Amino acid sequence: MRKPFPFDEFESKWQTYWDKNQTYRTANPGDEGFDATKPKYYVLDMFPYPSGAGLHVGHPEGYTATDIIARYKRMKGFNVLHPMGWDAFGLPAEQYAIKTGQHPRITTEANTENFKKQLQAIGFSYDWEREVNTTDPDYVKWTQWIFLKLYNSYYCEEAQQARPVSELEEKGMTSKEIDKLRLAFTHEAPVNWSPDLGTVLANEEVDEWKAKGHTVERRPLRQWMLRITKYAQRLIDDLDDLDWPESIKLLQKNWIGKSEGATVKFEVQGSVGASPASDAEGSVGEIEVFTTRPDTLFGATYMVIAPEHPLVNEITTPDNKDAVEAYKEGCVLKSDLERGEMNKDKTGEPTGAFAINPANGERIPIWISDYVMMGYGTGAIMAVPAHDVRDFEFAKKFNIPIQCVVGAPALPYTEQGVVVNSGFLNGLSTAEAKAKMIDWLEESEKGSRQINFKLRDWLFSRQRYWGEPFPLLWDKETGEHTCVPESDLPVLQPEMEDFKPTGDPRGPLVKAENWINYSDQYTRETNTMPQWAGSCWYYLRYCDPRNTERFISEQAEDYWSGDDSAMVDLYVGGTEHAVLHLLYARFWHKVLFDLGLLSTKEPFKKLVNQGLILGEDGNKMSKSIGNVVNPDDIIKEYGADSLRLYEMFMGPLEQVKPWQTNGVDGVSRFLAKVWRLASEQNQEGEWEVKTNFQNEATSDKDLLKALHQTIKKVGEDIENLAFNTAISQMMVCLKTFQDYEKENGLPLQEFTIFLQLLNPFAPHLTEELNKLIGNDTLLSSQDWPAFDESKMVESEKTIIVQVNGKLRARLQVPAGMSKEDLEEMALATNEVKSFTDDKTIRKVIVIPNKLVNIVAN
RNA sequence: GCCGACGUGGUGGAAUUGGUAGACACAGUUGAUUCAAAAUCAACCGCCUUCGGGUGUAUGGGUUCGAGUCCCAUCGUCGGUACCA
Repeated sequence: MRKPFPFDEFESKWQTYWDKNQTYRTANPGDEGFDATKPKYYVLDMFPYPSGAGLHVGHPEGYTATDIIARYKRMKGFNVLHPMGWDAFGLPAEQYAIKTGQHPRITTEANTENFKKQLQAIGFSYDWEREVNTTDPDYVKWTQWIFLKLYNSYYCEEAQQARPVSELEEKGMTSKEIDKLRLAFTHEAPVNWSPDLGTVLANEEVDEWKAKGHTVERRPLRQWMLRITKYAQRLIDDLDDLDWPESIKLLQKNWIGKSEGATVKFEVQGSVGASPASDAEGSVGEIEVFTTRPDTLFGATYMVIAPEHPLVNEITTPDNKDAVEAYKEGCVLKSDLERGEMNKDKTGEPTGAFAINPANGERIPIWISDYVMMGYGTGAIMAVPAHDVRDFEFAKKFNIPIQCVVGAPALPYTEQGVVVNSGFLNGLSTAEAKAKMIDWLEESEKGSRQINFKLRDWLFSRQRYWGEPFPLLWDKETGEHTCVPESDLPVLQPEMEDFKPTGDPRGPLVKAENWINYSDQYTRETNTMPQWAGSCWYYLRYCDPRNTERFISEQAEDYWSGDDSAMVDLYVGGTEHAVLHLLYARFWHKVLFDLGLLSTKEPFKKLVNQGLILGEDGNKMSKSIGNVVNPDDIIKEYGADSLRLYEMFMGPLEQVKPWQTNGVDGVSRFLAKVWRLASEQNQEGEWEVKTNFQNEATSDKDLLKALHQTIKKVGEDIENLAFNTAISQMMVCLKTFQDYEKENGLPLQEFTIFLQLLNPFAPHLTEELNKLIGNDTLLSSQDWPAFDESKMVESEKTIIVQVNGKLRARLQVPAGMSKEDLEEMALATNEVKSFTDDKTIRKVIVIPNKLVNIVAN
């Protein structure tokens, strides 16, 4: 098939040229060619996991956007950091290894190479010298080094920041005490264990793997955790300064889930152990609950504790014991998902024990039910059925009294209101009553103000082969853990041939006996880190990727941080990372900031989420539906520039939109027209440079107006990431060039400017044309053109004439005509006369240079 | 359920602070060129119409000289979340 323009000849040529000449090399402070007077700009893509499937057309969407920004910012005089790398640890390579025996490193290398080749074929201006790969030993070394920073730090409550645990040693704390405070700590708790994956999963990952058909069950295991909860408040507060979509900020806030309220202590009445509750007198202990509605305490008519609550056995009376035990067992079998689905029908059992409502002294029953979770708050609640939907359902089902304490039209009523039936709170508003009740609780030592977060500590260990091993050791004698010396880093996985899960919750590394046995005294930790570890700090490594002494040099850190409170100026990627990756990376960044290793408190200043690209059928692209579009095919047929242009022309970057391959025809035609302005085919079908060039600057007002409007619009649109409208403006401008060229030949100076504007979008074609028309400097090394407002001034304006808001006529008038003249002219038109002659003119609104609206009736 | 985003031609989408709705494209129709086709070029292209105009941005109200844009209600689509007390 004949190409509309010979992209197949020049695209790979330019890619080779850029590569050989390191055209897009970014200089660090101290490097040759570093210019300290240039401001820095750091524009980052979310690096991909190099899967075996290769790229689909969704990948280049964000990448093209950032590439345009990077190229534009270079032209605007910035020293631009625009890197790419590979998030290459991950389960698919390991599972492939289990199936085929091929080492994950081999699979990963092949996939990475393929991804890189595909990306390079699109002509992105990455500085490939800065490429990082999370599986490289040099990279693993620093991931582990940062982990050790977490391990060797604790959260100082007074300073509200991380500090080295050495401070605690100096204070004389024992190692056991210190271990309880470390930011990386072990914890034995029910976790999500997947027998067929042979690993533990984070809560957030469970659904994803279940959807892929794997089983996940609850099982108590000792795991490594990271103390992200200490940062909950800062992770919320520091969102304020970030230039992120409000919806993403909200997503993170909801995930962290801050609730303000109070804890309340309820005295438990009855017996501990054997004797029935009715026999006992007085208090036998207390149960603490968390509530966001202390104002409704007078309405608490029963209590519920989670089935896993440690006090369940103690307080249950003999009469109820069998039923409670049976209920508890049922809960263990139910997965979280099933528990969630049951929420239409509440279940539970009375324990037979009673508690005393501290507000009114009433004796209320204590129930167990799985609608109360052990993992949140205290694992126990005061139930106020009148003002909580769940408590209401439960009380209805089990015929528990419902006491209304907020003036309400109907129950359950969960809104704010005026307090009733509540003793000293009566007549107060909800907010006032909350405050007064908390004061009362604190004075009478029956509770206190309390803030709770939904966020849990981060389950950080995995039982996998293909991940960073923890650089930790266990003392065979004492059973205590310690870290390997820094000189041991990186701690790499042992070479293994059998990757199958063993069923041993310590993971596949237990099979490498020599490796585990570190010394006579120590044995190695066999857990590995989750895939998030590498992606938590890769943006830091790009700043100084080959440093063997430090994870990032102070000088590079200082330079690429700039003067801002966040390091990366623009971060573009998919919404699927709105919560996890972005929260984890922020957490690590803050720890490193606290320890004085970074000068910014946040990693990503501006965040943009590109919208998903759907298949042509409007469904999400997937192999099973068979609607995946491969960019290689598009490049082959239309060229890389057309692919880039179409990716951006489809619509707003942040919007979800379907791919339409024949839409590529439109942008391809546009590029072909640009090409044919300077080039034509001879009899043999070969392309030849035209000869009708106009060397001197043109004075054609229409052409100059179109050009300068385009300079302005394209620049503004790139700044706003509105690439689709920038392209349409260039399409409009091209038409002016075409008309002018027919009459006068191609105006080289103005055409060069046009190529300059198009260059960030279509770098191959524009560089080739620039060379063809005789320019010998690269467009990519030129300054972004400036526009001249005076060239854009319109001498004539089209004035809209409306009668009662409806368009009736247009007037061509000189710009700047006075209101009075416009009104007079408008009233004089035949159209206005015919629509007003049977009416009275009430009012005339005149907006100079725009419109006249005549109000008549 | 709750939270959030969004509803504009056959399709993707344009439309500064409220001021010509449908830019720019795709698809379609007609014509030119061609032996023919592709490619290219030109014209048309929301709906209705008695060709004056009427109507139209999910639906129904409202504010305004004027609403796709602002306000209220309803419906729908998508995303997040799921007993978080």
